[in-house]
Amino acid sequence: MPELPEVETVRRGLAPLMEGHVIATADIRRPDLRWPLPPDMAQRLTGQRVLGLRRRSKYILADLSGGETVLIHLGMSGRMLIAPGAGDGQILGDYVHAHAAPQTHDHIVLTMDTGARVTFNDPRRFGMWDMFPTAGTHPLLEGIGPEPFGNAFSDVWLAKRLAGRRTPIKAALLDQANVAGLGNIYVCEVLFRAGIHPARLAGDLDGGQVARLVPLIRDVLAEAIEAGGSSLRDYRQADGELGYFQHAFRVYGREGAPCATPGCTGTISRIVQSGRSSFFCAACQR
DNA sequence: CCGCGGGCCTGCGCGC
DNA sequence: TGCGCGCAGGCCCGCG
Repeated sequence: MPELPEVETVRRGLAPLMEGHVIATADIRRPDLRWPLPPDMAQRLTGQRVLGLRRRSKYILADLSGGETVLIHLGMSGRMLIAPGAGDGQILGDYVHAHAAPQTHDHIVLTMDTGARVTFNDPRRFGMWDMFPTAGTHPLLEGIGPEPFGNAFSDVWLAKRLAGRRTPIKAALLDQANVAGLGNIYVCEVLFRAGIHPARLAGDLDGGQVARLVPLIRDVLAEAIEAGGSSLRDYRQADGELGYFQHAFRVYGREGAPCATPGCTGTISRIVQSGRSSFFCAACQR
């Protein structure tokens, strides 16, 4: 799924259709995704005004007028398909679909009072939807580390989190407790820019390397958000166009390609760490 | 406590 | 053409 930039892109795409509008109907088309859905979710959604859409890590949070918040995770293959309603005019976001009968893997369909329709489609069903009191918290959100663009994410924080860790830096940056929102693609891209081999042990990085990671993480994520989120085959914009940032990947999915570093004659390698592919240049990542 | 591997699902592209 | 295999952007959980 989607990593932080893609989730943020979806949030921005949903906001004009949902914020300030009432959920007229909620069609829950199966009892579970990765986890069971609240059995009374349809009733709890129906008639609620969406006060705002937030993002925390890779979760979208929809605050409802009745005091509950909807927690949404897109998993690996989740998509939000959008059909605009009356008065929505030109929709800013992507993923605009015409109204149509539910398709295979359309699991949740929200119809707004404007007639706009938001359909959650997730073939692999690793996605999650749940509800919790807005004033409270949710177990899935506890333990998530600082947002990468927030002040709490700093070289001091990261150094403290990585100190003494005998796990590869690749795994440490994928750990949402250390920094929220990075996934396999963007960790590969960050480590490439940092010149750090993905198998290096997190606790072995020196202070300068850790400090440089912080702005590089922000750069990579900001560039991807700017590009509208990358979209791979599970994450296609509705008109079939692919996102831009994927064309800016320097290592991810580029095994065998020449390294993009000026003057470097290396080629991109792929290794498997904890069952996940890591792409890197062995010549300039140490 | 920490690190690793399995499991959850479906779909797609590849090699035979 | 058909089939089996490996692979896919995430995350929780149990094991050692």
